[in-house]
Amino acid sequence: MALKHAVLAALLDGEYSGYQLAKAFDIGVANFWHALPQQLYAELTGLEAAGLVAGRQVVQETRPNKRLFSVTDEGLAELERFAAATSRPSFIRDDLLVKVQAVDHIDAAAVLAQLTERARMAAAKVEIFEQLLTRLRGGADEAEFLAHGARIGPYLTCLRGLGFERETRDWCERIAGVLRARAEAAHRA
Amino acid sequence: MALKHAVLAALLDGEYSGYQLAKAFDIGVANFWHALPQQLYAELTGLEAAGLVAGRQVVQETRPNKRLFSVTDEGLAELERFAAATSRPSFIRDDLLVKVQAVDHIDAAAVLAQLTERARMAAAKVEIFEQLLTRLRGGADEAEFLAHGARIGPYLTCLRGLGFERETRDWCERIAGVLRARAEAAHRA
DNA sequence: TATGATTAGTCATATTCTTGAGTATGGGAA
DNA sequence: TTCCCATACTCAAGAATATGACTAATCATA
Repeated sequence: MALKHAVLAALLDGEYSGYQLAKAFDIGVANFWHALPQQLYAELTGLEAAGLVAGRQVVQETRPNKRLFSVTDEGLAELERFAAATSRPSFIRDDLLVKVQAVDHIDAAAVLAQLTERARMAAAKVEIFEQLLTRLRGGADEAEFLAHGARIGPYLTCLRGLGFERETRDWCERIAGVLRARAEAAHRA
Repeated sequence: MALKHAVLAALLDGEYSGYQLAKAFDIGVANFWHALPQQLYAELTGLEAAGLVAGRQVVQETRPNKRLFSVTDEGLAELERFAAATSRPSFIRDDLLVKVQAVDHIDAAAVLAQLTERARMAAAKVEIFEQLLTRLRGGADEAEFLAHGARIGPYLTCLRGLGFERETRDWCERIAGVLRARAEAAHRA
């Protein structure tokens, strides 16, 4: 019951096609959730059948036709119910952590390489999020925007994404440093 | 192919029963992965069938008998292969973010309550991780431990957990503050 | 002396997420 | 002009994860 509400929340900012949603939910931004196109199309079909979103056909000349979806009143009510219900905390679930956990028993060089690469990816995401935040607040001061902005939800989730990626980057860099120092020490000995 | 390697990594520190693993993987610590008991028992059965872990029966008098598992050489080789393969980055996937994303369109008070509660939970986890870190480095200085400790993997993943929970706590508190200020401003108006 | 918690598991089902393959059209670059 | 990329979407199958209901014994506590 999770992707369902993520889709509803994403559609609050306007009409989107499955394809457009897919791009937002796929690698790149993925502000507050992540999903593959196939899931999204399936989810949209289900949501429409349940009356939580409404789709309308848009005929295009140069491109294939598309269907744009928007949240219905029932969809909004469903989101309201969802928001009122308690949800249990999320956990970290990352292959890289498993590798680091095992690092004393396996080839540390392989783990080190992946930490370096992941730090790079996280740093790239940090930049993307920072640009997105600037765009979302439309030149305004952050405190001012958060106090009086009309639509702050996406900004707030973006802040979480930024914090997460910064943490990931810093941790990867720090652990990589530790592993490098140990490798050098072992080499000298 | 994810939980499999998490279980192998967890068993590197000694023999554990499914029950003991379940406690470590369930709420509480969940250093680097999270899973329910049923999953773990199933996974252990599969790993044993594949020869990646070995189980031995321990007969107990006051408690039900248990089976303790340890990683075999083949299991270690499998972990090695896993560590060498690249794995794509992890995403945040959290119901609370979905609620925050929708906060401008739904009852902000409900979201605020959940942010407060989540901040409390994250703060509790921060304390647990801090205590665990102190225990893991056995009184030694952190830099000293990371440079020369024999088993640093669990410490490093614990650091990630700590950073994640701190970020979660800080973000929840900050966003809660923003929502409270907006609610007050709306009330005055 | 019931009651519930803890230890130690199993079984079945349901949902969710991922993987892989396809359909069809138009636009731009080599 | 061939090939790849972007738009726009569908179908099928599998792996991973979550939910809920069980068994069975001991231990602590009210």
